Amino acid sequence: MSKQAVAPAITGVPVDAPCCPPIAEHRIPAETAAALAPAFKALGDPVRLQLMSMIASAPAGEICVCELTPAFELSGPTISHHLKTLREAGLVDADRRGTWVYYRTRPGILRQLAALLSVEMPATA
Amino acid sequence: MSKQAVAPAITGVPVDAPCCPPIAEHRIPAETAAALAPAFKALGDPVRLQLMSMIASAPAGEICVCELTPAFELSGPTISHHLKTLREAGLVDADRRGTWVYYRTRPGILRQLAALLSVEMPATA
DNA sequence: ATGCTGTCTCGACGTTTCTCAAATCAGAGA
DNA sequence: TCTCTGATTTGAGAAACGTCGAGACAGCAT
Repeated sequence: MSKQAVAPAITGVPVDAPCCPPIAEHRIPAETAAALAPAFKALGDPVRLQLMSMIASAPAGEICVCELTPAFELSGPTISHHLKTLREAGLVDADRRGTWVYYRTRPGILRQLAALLSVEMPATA
Repeated sequence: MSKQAVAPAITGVPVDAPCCPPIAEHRIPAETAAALAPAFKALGDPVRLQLMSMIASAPAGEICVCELTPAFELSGPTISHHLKTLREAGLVDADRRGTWVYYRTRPGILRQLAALLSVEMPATA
């Protein structure tokens, strides 16, 4: 694995661009919603949210699957499936080194999601 | 509607607190993941993401269902169902005035979600 | 009261998701 | 080569989701 070119450009915006249209500024177009929704969906499971957190907070910037799996009361294949979901959503990237596979986050898309949510009421509320 | 006391305290943190633990700082505990995941899941559908954006960007800070429904090629009941999902996730609040029902966002939980995602790599990457 | 319009609830249908066990693939080492 | 371990893929079953039509409810107007 670690081969797939997931989410090449998730919005019209290049995936590693600093920012993107905030949710409370303009109404986001249908294509943007369609592009970003899968990322939110991927975060919409408690296990994956924890996996994401463990990956993002790993001291070395990456973490071995062999360290992720025993942290949950779930089978290996199930964890692998959740990791695949995160990969396909463009949230993480993986590569194998010898026997082990290491995961790391893709900061670009996380920035986009955060930016989308980070706006409070314009001036009204 | 507009009666339910949705998501009384979504984390341990009070729902309108300014912030919450960021995803890349410490590994988030299982309860936090379980509490926040439904909100991400609610945003994980293109229709709901657009609805959210329309509500958040409404000039008056709120918007009528009668304005939301015709913006999609979906039946009224379907839009209503999505709005209920957003309500139950604690993302929006609704109240009826006369014949019409108005929706507005709950900025507190949006802030929590944004804060959770807003951290980049600590220093490593 | 009767009717009309806007919104929500209910029941149903097909699709997707989550989970596991079994099988498979990838690499290291004897 | 053969085997062992770590990780992924495949296949299957139960549960949840997105969508709709039909019906019910709330409030305004006649």
